[in-house]
Amino acid sequence: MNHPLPPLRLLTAFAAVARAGSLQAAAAELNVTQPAISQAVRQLEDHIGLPLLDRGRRPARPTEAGEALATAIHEGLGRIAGTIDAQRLARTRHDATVTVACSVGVATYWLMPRLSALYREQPDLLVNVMTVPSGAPALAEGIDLAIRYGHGRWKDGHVQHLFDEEVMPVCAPKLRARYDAVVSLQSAPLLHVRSAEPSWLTWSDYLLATGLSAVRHEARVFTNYVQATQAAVEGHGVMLGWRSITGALTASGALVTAGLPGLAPRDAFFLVARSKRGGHAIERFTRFLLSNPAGKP
Amino acid sequence: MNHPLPPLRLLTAFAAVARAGSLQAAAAELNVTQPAISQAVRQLEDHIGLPLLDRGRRPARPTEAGEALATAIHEGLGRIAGTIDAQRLARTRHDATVTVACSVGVATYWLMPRLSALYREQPDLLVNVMTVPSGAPALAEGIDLAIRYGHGRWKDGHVQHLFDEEVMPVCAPKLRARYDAVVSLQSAPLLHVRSAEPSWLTWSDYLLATGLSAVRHEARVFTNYVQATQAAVEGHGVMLGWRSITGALTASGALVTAGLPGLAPRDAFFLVARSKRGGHAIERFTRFLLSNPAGKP
DNA sequence: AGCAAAGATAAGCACATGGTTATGTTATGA
DNA sequence: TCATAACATAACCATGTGCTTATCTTTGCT
Repeated sequence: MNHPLPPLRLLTAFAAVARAGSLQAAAAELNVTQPAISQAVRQLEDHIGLPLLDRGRRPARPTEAGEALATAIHEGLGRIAGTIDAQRLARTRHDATVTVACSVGVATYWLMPRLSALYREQPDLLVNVMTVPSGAPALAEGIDLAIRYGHGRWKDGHVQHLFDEEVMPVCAPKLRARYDAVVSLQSAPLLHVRSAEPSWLTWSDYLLATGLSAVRHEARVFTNYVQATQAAVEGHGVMLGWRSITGALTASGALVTAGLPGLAPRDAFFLVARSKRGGHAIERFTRFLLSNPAGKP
Repeated sequence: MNHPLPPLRLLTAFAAVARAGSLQAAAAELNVTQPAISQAVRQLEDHIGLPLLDRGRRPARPTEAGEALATAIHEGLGRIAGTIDAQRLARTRHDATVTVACSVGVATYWLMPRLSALYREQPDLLVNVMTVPSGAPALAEGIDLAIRYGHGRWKDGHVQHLFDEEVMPVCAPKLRARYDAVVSLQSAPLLHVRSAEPSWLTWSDYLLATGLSAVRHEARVFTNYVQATQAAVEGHGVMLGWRSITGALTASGALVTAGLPGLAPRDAFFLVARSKRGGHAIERFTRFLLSNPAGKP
């Protein structure tokens, strides 16, 4: 650009003349009087040093240079306006999206059922669920919220209590029917889940805490809670059921309590946000989860 | 465009920040203080409702939306500025071009030799020569000037006298050498030029006006003065030479006067322009022709 | 020639703009 | 932690802008 560009008002006024076909029509279109347009076009011509209108004709029509400039204005300003609109749209899209990280088990048995209800209530929200092996996912780049199981004393964000956990033995109804209400840990197979989480309750922890005893035979070990749950549902054995995960299954009858005592761990589930006040969608999603933490989805 | 575009100043200020890499550098580039740029970018963000700079980094860098907008500004405003520059250049080119209409004879023998001199003097001028059969070409579309032969009382433009005409018999030197200084019209072949122009002098006109007599034999008739002139140069006969056309040839010796009286017609050559004041190139070309109408080129 | 539509020009006025200076705030690197 | 560079904010002021109304000029048609 060798010379300063003329003011935008002059450019758009001239483009309106070219498009509308006369100065009067352009003035009407822009809601000003005819002299305003006449002077604007004159100022533009003086600014760039080229005749843009052939005023010997009535209505006045653009010169060849005027035609070329009107086209360039339309395309050039359209490019800018189009980009602004596109970025506004992208931001609107982005504002309605929440990315939440949690474990596979929480995602499968706790969060997904609740998402169904959320989408019925607020269909414009969009929740990306990022599952991680850990029960305490980090607030990594691109993660808006994390659902964590643990002590709750994290410093990397705003922590809100979601719900306490309860652990108790569960199994398939047909397996319990073979024991007359209380399943015997002496004879029934136990389903183990191996986890790297230090807060994870194992069968050993449970037996120690309750004083019960069991015989280690036919033990099945899973590295994934979903698979262990599936084996329990199919009647392969008794597993330690966490209410957050198996709650829905016991509510539907796919699993039943084994008639044995439960444990309430000190650890609980928390919702961790990057800061106390996030985007609009994040606040709406947080509000939904906190108003409906446990129980039926 | 759904919303009014932001002022150009805000757009160019932001584009300068994106390009220069910091607000300080952009301010220096635009010769203003840093707060002016800071406020301009803020106003732009408020105007379009999008964050354009990530101010958490130092120096501040454009957001994704900011990058897209900076690119669009560069391309969109570049499109407009490029068109303005191109049209300015085209006009400059157009301003340096003159289209002049004249007869083939005038073009060949009078104008072209003068154009050589003009281009040596003013090499930036460009003269388009449009030849027509008529000695009084019209000021048609795209014609800036017309060189006409006639009475000069035309109403369709600004008429300026170029030079008077003189008509006298001319022939090749070797033909005149056969007659001892005065060529006899009784025996020498006459070269006729047929023209639709009423002001055109024929051999009949000449004989009547001078009282001389001739014998009509070996008459050669041409519809083109250039061909007749060529025949004369080759010694085929005597022709009525118009100074405007044959002047250069007699000066160079290719043709000589036949030793007979000349005639000065009332008609003359005029330069006709569309209006008294034309473009810059037209005025320069007109000035050149009027300062050097006759004689050697 | 007369008339109406279209455009040009001049002058006036409310208000907006586009900086500036002074100062406060924040990120970054040692 | 401290110093510095980079950016933000507030207030002020000169001037420019963007219209408007009134009136004149020019084109095009009957």
